[in-house]
Amino acid sequence: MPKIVDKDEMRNMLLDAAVRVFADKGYHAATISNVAAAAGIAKGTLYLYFESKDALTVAIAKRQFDALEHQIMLQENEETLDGFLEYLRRIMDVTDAEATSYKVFFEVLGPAFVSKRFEREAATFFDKLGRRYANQIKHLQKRGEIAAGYDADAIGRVFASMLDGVVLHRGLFGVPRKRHRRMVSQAVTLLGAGLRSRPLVQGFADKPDNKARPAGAS
Amino acid sequence: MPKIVDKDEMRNMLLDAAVRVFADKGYHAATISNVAAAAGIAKGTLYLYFESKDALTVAIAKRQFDALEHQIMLQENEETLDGFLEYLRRIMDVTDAEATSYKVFFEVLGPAFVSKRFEREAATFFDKLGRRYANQIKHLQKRGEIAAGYDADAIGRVFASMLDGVVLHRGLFGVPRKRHRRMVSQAVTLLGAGLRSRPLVQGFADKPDNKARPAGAS
DNA sequence: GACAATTATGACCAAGCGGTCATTAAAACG
DNA sequence: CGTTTTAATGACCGCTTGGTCATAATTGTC
Repeated sequence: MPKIVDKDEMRNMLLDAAVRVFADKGYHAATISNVAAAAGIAKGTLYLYFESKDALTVAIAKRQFDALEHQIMLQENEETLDGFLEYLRRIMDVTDAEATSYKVFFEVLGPAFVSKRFEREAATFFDKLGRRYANQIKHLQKRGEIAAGYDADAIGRVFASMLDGVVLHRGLFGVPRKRHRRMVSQAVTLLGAGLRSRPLVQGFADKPDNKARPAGAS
Repeated sequence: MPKIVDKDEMRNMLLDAAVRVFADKGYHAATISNVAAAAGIAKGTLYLYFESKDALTVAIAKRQFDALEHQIMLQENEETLDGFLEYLRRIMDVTDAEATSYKVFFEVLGPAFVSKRFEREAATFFDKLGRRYANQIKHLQKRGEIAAGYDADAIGRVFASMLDGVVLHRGLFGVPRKRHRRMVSQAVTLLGAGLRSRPLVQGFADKPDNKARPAGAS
């Protein structure tokens, strides 16, 4: 008898609209009314799907994280260094649209970092990401494609941070795509050359029987 | 005859107060009145020194970036790759206190990125930083310490982004110093190995007159 | 102390916000 | 159809905020 609406679909549509508005006006300046208007509905309707602006924000962050996790984490290990490098290139070579979305994410997440819960979530994500890279690197070390001397766990985390830096800067500072591509190309070359070579020992003894403990969370 | 105030000093004092308040309550939640109260003056007085909240924010950013600029930019080029690597290590190996300060900076000013003026300020800083690295790299290329095939300008920017990523993550996610040090050590090794080696051509034509010496690598 | 120029004040305001709710519209069913 | 349940609406409210300004306080100089 009743009118029926696909709530999940609606919520997603609203999140899309919200991201658009946030990107356009900035999180601060964007109002609930703006979001509703962008979605083509009335303000009151929006409140049927999200109880507050904060809930809307959290939902955006959560969706973004989940998407990233899906996109990045659930991927097979590459079998060659070149394959891995190509993968890195894809990760770093974000489109303009993606860059915008990262910027919004940053802006939205900034204040959210005040909450320990958010900090944890983000930290966990990057921790997982770092471990995933570590895993990939170990795999290639076994295959002899990457110098065995590297501490894969540490390098994995380093990759996670570094790639994030590159992607974030592209989004935050609106680096033109063309210039960015050159940067990515050079970065990939640099990292590839570094991984291939036998690293010089640097004060830290790289024990061959590296037990690869992720060192756990606090 | 008149009452006289050192305006610069006053402005600095107000910026200090603002940073404290922003860090405490978050940028969004912090009001001009809060800042004034924290500084022990009336709201109206604050407006004698900063025309708006936005101006206050930009001033904070500018002061911070200027300080960083002084610290980082006005440094002589290193004459050897090892010297440069040691420099990179110092940059990345931030203390706990510095890490906290970075975190606050992120938390507080993330949302401030809506302000185009702020964005410009930040972008300009990292642009300068990228150029500084590019300069350093060119220098070492001339001396044959870094493979000539690299596009120094692009690599310089890449370094700026990557190092920022590493430092930011340390601050944001509270990476323990010990683990961070291992990461830095590995990162330096990786980057060093990458810079030293002759990069493999990647679709970009490298000029054949590659003067790079292996410089110690096998 | 009297003056003049500068600096400080905080009550005040308009604007705009997030959020509510009584009312209306829509649509699935018999 | 008419009925019934859900969905949609937007005027409205209370409250906070950034920002103003007429007034008061301060202080160097004579």
